[in-house]
Amino acid sequence: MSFQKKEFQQLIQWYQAHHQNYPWRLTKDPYAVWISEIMLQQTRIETVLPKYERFMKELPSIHDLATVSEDHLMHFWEGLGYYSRARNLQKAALQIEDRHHGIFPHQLEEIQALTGIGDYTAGAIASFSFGVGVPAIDGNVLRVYSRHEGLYQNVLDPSVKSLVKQQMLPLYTKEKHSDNGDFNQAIMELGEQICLPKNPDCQNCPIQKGCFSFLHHKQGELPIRISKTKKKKEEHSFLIFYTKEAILVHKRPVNGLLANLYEPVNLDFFIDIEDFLQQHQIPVLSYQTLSSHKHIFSHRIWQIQAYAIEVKELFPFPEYQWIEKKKSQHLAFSSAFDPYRSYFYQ
DNA sequence: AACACGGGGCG
DNA sequence: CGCCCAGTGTT
Repeated sequence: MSFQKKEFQQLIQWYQAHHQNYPWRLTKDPYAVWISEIMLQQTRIETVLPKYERFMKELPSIHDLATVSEDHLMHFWEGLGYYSRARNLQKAALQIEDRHHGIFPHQLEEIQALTGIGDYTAGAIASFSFGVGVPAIDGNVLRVYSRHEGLYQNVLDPSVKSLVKQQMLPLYTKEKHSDNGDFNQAIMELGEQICLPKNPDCQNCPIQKGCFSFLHHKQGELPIRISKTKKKKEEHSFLIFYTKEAILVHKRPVNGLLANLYEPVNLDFFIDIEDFLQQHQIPVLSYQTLSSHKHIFSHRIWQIQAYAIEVKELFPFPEYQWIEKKKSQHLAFSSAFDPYRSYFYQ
């Protein structure tokens, strides 16, 4: 399956007949396109609409943006979130005045060199405003493209996004042409109106005939999005209490993380060791703060601060038991405790 | 490569 | 209420 020039034209025709007339689509003015594209990053159209109208009324030109006070700028951005976007806008407006005599640059490389404009936004402005033949790949495009092509690769992987960009490039006309911009608008609009994340409206899709997912009923399988399981960080304190002969351990519950494994005192927060020893009236002989470690699970990270505490006698500690050091060598511990095993039976 | 940035929608 | 969304800059 591959995207053809025919589909390029079909999508443009569909777009011209069906697209929404958002205010930023009534002009090719790069300033207007720029402001709208920055606002639309991670922000819904309905949220952007009123904010865009006010922003353009208050700051209708690059020079107005370059010279507005920080307070006013932030006020005009209120409610949009990601406030560094507004600060980057002003920074870029000043760059346009410095580098380009206040005229929005026409070249892709110059556009992307402006602060706050990355790969997607540069492609959007260059194609919408100047007809440059370059993709503008956002989440919509990746969904439409991967479904149409049957691309069974993780679209969240930057290298896959780069691959899609390379594969799309030949579709565009080399010369500047409004079709290039219209196609980019069209593929995104298709993602918003037809090729929805759930229940795509394939019956009304202008490019269903060449679509892998439509033909093979695989709309539910694509796009593939394997998010880097963002591991939750947890603070843990290991307290290795020991005498010459014994250490204090307990057996973890039969269910859950590291079920049935043994461990020294393991608290799910960081402690102040001095306070802890005093408050629990531990019969301390001496103690040592050990080097901290990270233990990485599939779904979480323990940030571990460990202490080795030699005590005078076998004091009671709820849920924990004293065992002979030589016996501890035959118990199963998680590898989270490996860096500290030597203290178990030294 | 991992993380921060913010508001809103969704289950 | 916690989870998810998804470009860009920073480290």
